[in-house]
Amino acid sequence: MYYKPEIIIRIQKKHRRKDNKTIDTRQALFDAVLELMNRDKSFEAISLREVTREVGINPSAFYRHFPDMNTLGLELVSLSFKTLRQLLKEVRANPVQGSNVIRKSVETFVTYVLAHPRHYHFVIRARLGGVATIRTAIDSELRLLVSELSTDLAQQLNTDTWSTDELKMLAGLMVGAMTRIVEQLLIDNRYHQNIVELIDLGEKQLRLILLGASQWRSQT
Amino acid sequence: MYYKPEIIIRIQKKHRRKDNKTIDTRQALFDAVLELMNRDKSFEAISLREVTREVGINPSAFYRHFPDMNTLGLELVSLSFKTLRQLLKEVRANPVQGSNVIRKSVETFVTYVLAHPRHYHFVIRARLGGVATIRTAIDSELRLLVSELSTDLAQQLNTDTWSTDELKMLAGLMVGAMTRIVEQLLIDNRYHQNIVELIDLGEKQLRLILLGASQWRSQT
DNA sequence: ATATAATGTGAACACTTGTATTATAAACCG
DNA sequence: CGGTTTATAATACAAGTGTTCACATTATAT
Repeated sequence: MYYKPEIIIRIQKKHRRKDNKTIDTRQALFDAVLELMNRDKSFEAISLREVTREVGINPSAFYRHFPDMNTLGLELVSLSFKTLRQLLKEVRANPVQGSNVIRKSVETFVTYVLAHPRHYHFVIRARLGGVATIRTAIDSELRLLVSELSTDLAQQLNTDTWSTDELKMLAGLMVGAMTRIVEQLLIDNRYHQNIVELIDLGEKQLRLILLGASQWRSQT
Repeated sequence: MYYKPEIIIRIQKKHRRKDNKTIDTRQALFDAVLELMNRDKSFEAISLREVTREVGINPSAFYRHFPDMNTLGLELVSLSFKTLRQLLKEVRANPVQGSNVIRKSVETFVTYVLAHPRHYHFVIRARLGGVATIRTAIDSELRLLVSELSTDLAQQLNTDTWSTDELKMLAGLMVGAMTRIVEQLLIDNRYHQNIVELIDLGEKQLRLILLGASQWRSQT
């Protein structure tokens, strides 16, 4: 009898693409979906065949990597948030110093989003899209983000005047404002809002929110 | 030669639905799309045939009312915003009086949204959906809303400390917060957030924003 | 009552879709 | 090397799609 390892190491096939670069097919499938969404398709409207066509493989080969489009989408969600979580980790490790903290934070955030535009484009679009499982996955990731941010805020604010619910309320407001900025940054930027203007906008909104927070008094 | 009237009065056919209520087919098509979106489909993923099936007419009959799904969607956008615009008109005519202005405003807004849930469900979903024309239509409606709100705010705030851009920034923050509330109200309300909690949340967020606004000083 | 315009039907078209089966080719391991 | 696993291809099928066309029905107005 042979020893059967519990952990199966997934060996990934290489596949040759149009541009002659070899790439993991699995990764290529992710990229294809992101690319198709970037061409103005909602995730739900992307067919399995379209994806494989984009990658350049046979439709049936798709099933070697994912049972269906839905699970691909779910993996794409956790993949996208993994990178964001890492950014926040780094920021927490090296807190922004000096004056203009808000400005600098918004700047690093925006440049980060612009470094991974497809992932955030996907998240923002799928957040309210037609596939319930993906929607809820994104939603719980965002809720996690709000929770983390509210514990961070708890250390900065007076816990006498701030209940945990109110901290979440504040964090939600901040995350919401930043989400808006990302939306304007990545979708239909036809109003010629340049990046600097958007950073300006985000900075001012955050500043106003934090100004309100500094004056906050809990009213039953 | 006959007199050709410039204004063509559209005579609408009655159509019998499952529930035996007669209804304009055109209206029935709108309703069918809203209903299908309510069953967790993004607009882009709804087929013309599905819609006609829902209404109970032949697919080809669709073309008697709309040239394609896209224009139906665009009409649905202006239809949805027409009702919202009316609410705001009424509010402006009869401003909320007395104490707790913010609370009352949020309450009337929420009850209003709950009175037309399908329309706002559609708007919120299609805002970031896959069809570019619809997306931009919704976006410009929202921008109009922000502009209107910022002129309203201009009358309440000191114009020395508030530039028009900053007024829009503030209005955008408020509209954004309310949009969030509607999203949580109409989509996947699986966290059992009841309506009162959501009104509470919205009220606090608006209060915090306005608190910040009252302290605002423009920083170049 | 009858002509006219507005709405609806039914069948057909050329495509696209997801998935299953069977076969081929490539990578891996002993 | 040879054998086994894994990835991909080829082909097929039933079901669904948008759109068109010729025709039938219904409503309205003269």
